Amino acid sequence: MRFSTLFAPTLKDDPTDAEVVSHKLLVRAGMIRQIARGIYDYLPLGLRVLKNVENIVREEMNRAGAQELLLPAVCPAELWQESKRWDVYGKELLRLKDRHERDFCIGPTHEEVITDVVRSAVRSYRDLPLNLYQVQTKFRDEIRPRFGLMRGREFLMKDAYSFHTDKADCEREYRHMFEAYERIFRRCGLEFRAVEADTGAIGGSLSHEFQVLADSGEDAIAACSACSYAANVELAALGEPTPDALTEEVSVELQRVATPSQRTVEDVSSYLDLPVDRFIKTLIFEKDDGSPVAALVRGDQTLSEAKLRAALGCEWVRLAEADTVHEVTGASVGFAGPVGLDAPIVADLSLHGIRGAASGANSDDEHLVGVEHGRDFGTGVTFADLREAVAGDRCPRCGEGTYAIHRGIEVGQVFYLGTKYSNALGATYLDAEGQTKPIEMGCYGIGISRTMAAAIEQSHDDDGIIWPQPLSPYPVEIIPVSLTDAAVVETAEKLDAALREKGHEALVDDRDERAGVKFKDADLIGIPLRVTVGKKGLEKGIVELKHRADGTVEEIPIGEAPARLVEKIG
RNA sequence: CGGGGUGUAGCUCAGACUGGUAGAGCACUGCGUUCGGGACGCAGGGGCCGCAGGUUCAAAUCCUGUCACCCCGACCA
Repeated sequence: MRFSTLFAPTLKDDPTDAEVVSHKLLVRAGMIRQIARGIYDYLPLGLRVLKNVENIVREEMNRAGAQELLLPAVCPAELWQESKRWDVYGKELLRLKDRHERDFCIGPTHEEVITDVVRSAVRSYRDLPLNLYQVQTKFRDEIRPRFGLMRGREFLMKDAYSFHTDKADCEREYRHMFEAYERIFRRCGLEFRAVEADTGAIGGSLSHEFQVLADSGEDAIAACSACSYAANVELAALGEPTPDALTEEVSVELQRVATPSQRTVEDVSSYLDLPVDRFIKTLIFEKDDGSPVAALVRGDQTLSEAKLRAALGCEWVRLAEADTVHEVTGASVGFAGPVGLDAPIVADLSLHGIRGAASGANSDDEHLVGVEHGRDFGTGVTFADLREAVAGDRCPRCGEGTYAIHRGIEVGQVFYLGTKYSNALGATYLDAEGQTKPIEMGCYGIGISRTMAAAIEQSHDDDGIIWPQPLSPYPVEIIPVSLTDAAVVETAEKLDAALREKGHEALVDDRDERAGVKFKDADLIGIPLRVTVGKKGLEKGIVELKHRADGTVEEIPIGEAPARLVEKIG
């Protein structure tokens, strides 16, 4: 490809509407343009990267025995009404009407549509198992799209769905897909962790997320230093707390103290001059059945809603509104506490046996100090693992390592769905005994466009993108330093032709620009291998090979260049 | 949806408080010089100042409304 004809409008300045580095660099490198919030144009260079990710995913899915199909982006409402998600999904689902006023939506995910195809075609256990996937543009009308391609509204996704006669076979396929995903992200040249995950709104009971490690990631992952266990901090298991100063604290008298307008743990902590870990944080939640529940964690801990849901065994919980809080506690938000509270209480394990603690007094502008579990509260309290994991927590799986916290970008997720959708939509098969049974399902997603952005978040420097070789829009960039030197131009062209003959298309910067401009654009665009052809080198019979990642330069005899490059491209 | 911010040339931004009819740098076009890390000179082209109302002799500037985009929050593969 000749740069002189390439449509790659590079920019010197960061666009004002971009915040994260992948968004800035993709726009500056002329790979994408924003056309509306969360919606982007893919320009030629960007599309090549996207296709590289897509092709790796496709090859590995096919290798794993899945079959590609393509479902419609615009889906009839009926299927969504059947699964109840027409009502449950909310505003994130983009709805539209056709000319006959019939309801449709733009598919944000395709469980309903694929289940419809399968229920209409699969009759017998002999037709199973099946694994069907597609690569398709999805639309989710996010409340707040941000971070460029990392959380767009329109995005490219690979979604696969598998269908089985029983749970055991579905779990087999789940593991099979898990391994395929490991191959995919390894082939993309990404540093990632597969972590245990919450199953969220899609439902099901077993799930792993594939997280690309990057400091800018939205998710926090706890990974054990000794074993292979890793999980989202919201879910990372925590064992019984070791006895510490808080439970060995001597018993003191319960006292009511005035704390005017001191609502947050930090406020009260500094007002009373007590460390935050001596506080019992009391959060009032509303459950899916509408009833209130109080959740307790220590002042220095963060409550995990996912763990709370699991402890309560309910579909969802949400923080109660101010008037509900007032009804339950008799006080404004900020003064709740477990003592004398007339509501079910779930407390984190670390609060078991706590003494000399502080909490809200269920009365405006008042807190309690000297609070003691067992003496002052405890009846009707259940204890559970409720808090998010933090660095240094002991891993209960192996009992040896401790957690380190990494930031991650979720690029893929695998779910065991069970019969949630097959039951809702009546997808059944006849078993060998002629009995009608619901089909067991799994689903497996990869954010293709998000993976492209995650690669940049993980791999860039002040000068621009550093693509992993497998994702790079071109494997090599060739820069003839001067266009007026016939030998330089000819050498560059011959090298380009030699590479083409070996099946690799290089990007040749044949623009009539000064060398500095070409070097700057090359760094920005981030092709991992750069060959500089210049007069000085030719006099020595060499071209220079510069590695984008570490800046190292090798001098290569002209004749050896094609072979050496092919070797490095791999 | 709540809070905050920004809309002026392709890009990054001045100008607004104090109303008088549009600017800079980069990019672009032409000529010349230059040519291995974003060159220089000269000469050019390009904007209904987001949109719609209003005030005024006069509005980018003041007022009202509206739309778009960005950030924080709630929410979320």
